[in-house]
Amino acid sequence: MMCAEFERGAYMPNSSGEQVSTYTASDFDLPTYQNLPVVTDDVVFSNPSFMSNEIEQMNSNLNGRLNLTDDPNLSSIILNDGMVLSTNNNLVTSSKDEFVNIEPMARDRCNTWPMRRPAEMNQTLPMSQDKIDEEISSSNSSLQKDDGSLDEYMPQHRVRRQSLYSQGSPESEIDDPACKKSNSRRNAWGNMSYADLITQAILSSPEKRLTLSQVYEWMVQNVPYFRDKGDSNSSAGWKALVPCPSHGLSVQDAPSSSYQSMTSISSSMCTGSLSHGLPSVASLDPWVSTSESQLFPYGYPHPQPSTSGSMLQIHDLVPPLRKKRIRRRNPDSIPQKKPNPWGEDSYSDLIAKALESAPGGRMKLNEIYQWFSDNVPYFKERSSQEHAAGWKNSIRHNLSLHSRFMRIQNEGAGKSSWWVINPDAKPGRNPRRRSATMETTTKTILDKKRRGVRKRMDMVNESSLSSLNESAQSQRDFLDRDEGLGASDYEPFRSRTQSNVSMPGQRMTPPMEGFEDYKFPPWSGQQISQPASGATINDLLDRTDQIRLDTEEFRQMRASGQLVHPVKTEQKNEPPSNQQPFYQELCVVRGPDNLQNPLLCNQFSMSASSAPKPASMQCASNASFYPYGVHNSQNRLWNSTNPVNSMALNSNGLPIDLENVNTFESSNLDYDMEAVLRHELNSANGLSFDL
DNA sequence: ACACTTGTTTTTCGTT
DNA sequence: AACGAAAAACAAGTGT
Repeated sequence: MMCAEFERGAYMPNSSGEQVSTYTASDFDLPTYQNLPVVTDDVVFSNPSFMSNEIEQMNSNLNGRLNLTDDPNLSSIILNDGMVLSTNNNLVTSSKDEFVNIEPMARDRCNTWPMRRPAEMNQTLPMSQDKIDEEISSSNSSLQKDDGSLDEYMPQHRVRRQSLYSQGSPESEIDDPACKKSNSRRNAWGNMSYADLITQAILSSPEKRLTLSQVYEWMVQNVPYFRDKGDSNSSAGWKALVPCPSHGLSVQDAPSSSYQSMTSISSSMCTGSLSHGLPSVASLDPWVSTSESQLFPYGYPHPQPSTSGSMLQIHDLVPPLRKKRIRRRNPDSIPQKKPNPWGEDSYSDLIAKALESAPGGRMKLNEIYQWFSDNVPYFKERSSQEHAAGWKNSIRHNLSLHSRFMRIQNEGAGKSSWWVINPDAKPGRNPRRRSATMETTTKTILDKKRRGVRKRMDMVNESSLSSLNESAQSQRDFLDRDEGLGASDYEPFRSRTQSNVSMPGQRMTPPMEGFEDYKFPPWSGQQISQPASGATINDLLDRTDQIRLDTEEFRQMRASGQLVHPVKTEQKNEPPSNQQPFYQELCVVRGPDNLQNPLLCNQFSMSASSAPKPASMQCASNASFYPYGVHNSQNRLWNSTNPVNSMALNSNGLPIDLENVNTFESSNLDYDMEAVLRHELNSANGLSFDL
């Protein structure tokens, strides 16, 4: 019988047929392996390689008596209940039929939940009490017929199972009720439904009632599958499923647990301490009516003998009022929430703190990693290569995602970039560089911008541009046509190739020659009037969130047929050559006499450098003005010796980044506006014509 | 060639 | 809707 403390086990005979050894459960270092079979059973779904690690660790706890590495023929461990722990194929199975064909399931891309709910779940949930009983009965019978035969559970069954999920003819098997019933489990933790588990949780409490948080904790403590999913994120999925009637947990679905019980739980605010008042495993009431092996065939805690418990009856539970959940917050109380396992700070908050603490306010990626490990215990405990991959990935993700952070190219060969806090970032939240999902957000953004642009266009045309009505109408026509275009026509998100940091085949931004020792001022808390750091032109250029069309300029431009200053300019005078540029000064290199999109700048410099340069256009960039990399000889960008290249202007004075690159000759307002629109749709933030 | 690091982007799910 | 976490795909560069 499988239970928390499996009494005895035996090593599987090796290939020579000799019995290697025997052991007792006391050899295991409890409680880590108290529920080993179940734990590893879970692992089968999520990470097959973990099985070997578990066993290796277990072996370590056995003082090396289980020498897996030196005995490749040692294929399995048999527990006395028939559970088989296979070490050579990472398969964990048991004598029970339902274990036979468990197979690691392929996960869809970005599927963060470890296993897709089996298709049959939709049919089995809601599950009636009859079905629960049937399941329990079936489970029990399968247990009883355990004969300990190993061959039955070894790889040949896996092959058979594979056909179920692979290219074979799954329909025949899937449609076979017998096949389903005998060969699969409903859930990763077993055949018990959420309703069943909740029922047992409630029954386990002395008062036959639990708060939702107590149910959560019970699940974590008593169902090994959830044991490592108790943190806020890992538990999000199953916690959402637990109390929700819409997931098939309803009165008629699971009378023993009952919708009432669950809504009762749901109505209880999760404000209490998780551990407060929760019955411990040791104090759990027994499962009346069924044995623990029936309810927890995979190693659930062994309940103590019943003394006073009785099966919870549906009528024992008082149906709660279904009212809207109200979050009450005591303004005087200090928030105790800990949204993440490491504390209240988000990744971006921690990154910001790291950067703020760094000398010069800059850090390389690996330094940020190190800061996390050094300063946050949670990450320190997970600083091994194996365990750090996830949060390091998240750090990189956050650095790239948030406009709060800014990357400055480190020009040393092979050196990673400097990361600094974007001085443009406002206190508090800042917009993401990109939206969450293309599908869900793109259309909304496009629609908003189009509406706004159209409105502004109408205003322009009605107020002062009567001579350009025809062109404006063209713009409206363009916009109307645009309605039918897909997102790809505008690419409001930075494509990889348009990124300012990762251009294919060229990760180099302008070098910082001569400025390696420049002292980066701390960014935190500074206003944008602070002196610029070593931000490179490309970094600065990409801040397209300041675009604003000056009304008078814009009108003049339009009146003259040239959209000379479509970008916000603050008409700064060129600073003294020996003065550190101010950040805003660097920002305005995107103005009419500079580029906004470094990629396009690059394009221009390489493919359109022959474009005539208006004599009136003065290059604001020179080595003294942009000491942090404006003189990129490699890319020939911002080369002070070649002002033509530094002029991101088409023949009509239109900034190239606002122009479709192949329309240099055009001075048509239609093109101008189209370019503006396109640019805006490519920019991260909203369009502001300020008309 | 391969492993690893760095960086970008997308997706999913849960929370606010 | 925006945000955050987690996971993942992918690309490019570097080191061995």
